[in-house]
Amino acid sequence: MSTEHAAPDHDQELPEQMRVRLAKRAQVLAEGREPYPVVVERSHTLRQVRDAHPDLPPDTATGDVVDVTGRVIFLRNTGKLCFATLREGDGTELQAMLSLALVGEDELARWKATVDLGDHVHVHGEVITSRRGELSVMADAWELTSKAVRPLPSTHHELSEETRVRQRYVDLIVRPQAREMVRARAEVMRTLRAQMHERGFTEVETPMLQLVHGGATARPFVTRANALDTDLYLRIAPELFLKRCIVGGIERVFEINRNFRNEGIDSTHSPEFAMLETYQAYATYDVMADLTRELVQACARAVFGSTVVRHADGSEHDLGGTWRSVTLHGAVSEAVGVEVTPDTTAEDLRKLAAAHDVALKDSWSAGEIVLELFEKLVEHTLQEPTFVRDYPIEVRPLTRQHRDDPRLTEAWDLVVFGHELATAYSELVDPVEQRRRLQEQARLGAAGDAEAMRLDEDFLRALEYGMPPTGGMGMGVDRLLMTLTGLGIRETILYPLVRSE
RNA sequence: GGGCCUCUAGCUCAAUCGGCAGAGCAGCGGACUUUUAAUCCGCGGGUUCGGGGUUCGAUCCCCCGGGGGCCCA
Repeated sequence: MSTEHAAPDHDQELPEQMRVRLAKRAQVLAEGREPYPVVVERSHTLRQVRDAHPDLPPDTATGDVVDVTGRVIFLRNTGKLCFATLREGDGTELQAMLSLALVGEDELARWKATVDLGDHVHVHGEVITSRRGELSVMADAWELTSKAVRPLPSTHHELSEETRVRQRYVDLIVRPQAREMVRARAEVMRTLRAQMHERGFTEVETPMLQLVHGGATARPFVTRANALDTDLYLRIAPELFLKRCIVGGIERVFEINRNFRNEGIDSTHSPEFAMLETYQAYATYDVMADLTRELVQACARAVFGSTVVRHADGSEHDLGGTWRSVTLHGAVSEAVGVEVTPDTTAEDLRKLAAAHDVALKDSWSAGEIVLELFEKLVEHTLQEPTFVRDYPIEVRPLTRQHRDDPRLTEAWDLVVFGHELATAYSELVDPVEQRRRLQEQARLGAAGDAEAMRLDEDFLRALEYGMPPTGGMGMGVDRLLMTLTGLGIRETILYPLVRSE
């Protein structure tokens, strides 16, 4: 690995600071040392050193001699005494000191001539506190453990959003919140899994490459299987495979994995996003609501130690307790100040829409207008977690009819901070009705409706074997992180899709 | 897909009416044995996103293209 970097004429095009650092790397090699050693002594992590000496008074010598490592994030070199702040992976920082008296003139000069901000170093020495009381390792020996040939950005200014996303590794180096997000995300994933397992759900993995895409209304990505000489779709939802599991007798089943939707990209939508999707036999959408609330609250506790979540803007929000539940028609009624029910005619709804400056398409039915009124007038106002229930059948064409009103469906959307976080249904399990609805959607597809889906005959065959009454729920994991942290989706996804530079 | 804004040193940002392209941090040289965004003295660093045009002269004005953001569909 220790070959020369590149042709000299190429180096001439590099920024000055990289040329300087590359020259330092070359100098290390010329001295017969290794800028990227294989093995590094590390007797203690910085955390361990800190934990072992929590409250030393200033100017103390402990007699403890340690080998520590870390990235140099801060340098203060004076004539005969140098200070460097080291940081390790968990964010713990510890000061290293190099004095002329201990390391000698040559080693001190080599330190000054070699080490830049961003380099990884190893320091061997005694744990002490400085006169100002800073816990430190007073070096009697040091070595480079990895030379950074690219300078770190200024730590006094925020990186631009674009750089943070495109070079997440730099974001992670300089911004503690970026590292906290990675850990919060891991904590949420772990908690979701643990909670589901605790409740007796079985985790499965279903195909991401599919011959027929389905389970949601979204445009898919298309790819090519050479061996089969056929196009395949990246899945837009795992739903139809998870339902097959329910048919097969896996009565509580879930999957946490990636879905792909070939649609818009903005602060709340990513083409590749993580979802928890789950089905439970003999459950209804009410059961799924309780499950969803408990999952979200468990994740809040895992990240914040309480159901009170702290957003990036400093605001705090309690997601605890039970959550509000409203019907779609009730929520719209409240917003327009007039009672709206499934009996309200399209004509009357159009007048209400006009009165509230909501534009409608001429073709829309009463149910579609009610949904539009909700999305334009209500959704963004729902800050507290709210289950919005009982959508008209026209806008949930694949969902079973409501037990009390055949014009509605047993479906809810969970809205928090103005955005949809999860959705659930009492699932349609009648194979005859399911076929009729899917055929209807396919007909719309043939009529040019890109969101309508093709018929999945194998899924219908599965239903024909008999699927028990089932509740189903899907929750966006990225959205959940957004709910907990108040950040945009491009912050919650470690490496979101970006256009090539 | 449409409209508006934006792209300048490694990073974050300035640059008047079209007139020598600057600052802070970072870097380089020097001083400094207790610093904490160290301090002090000195110095270097630019394809102003790319291409074209107007002009004596373009970071600035115009056109085309690219990246990013916001709003709308």
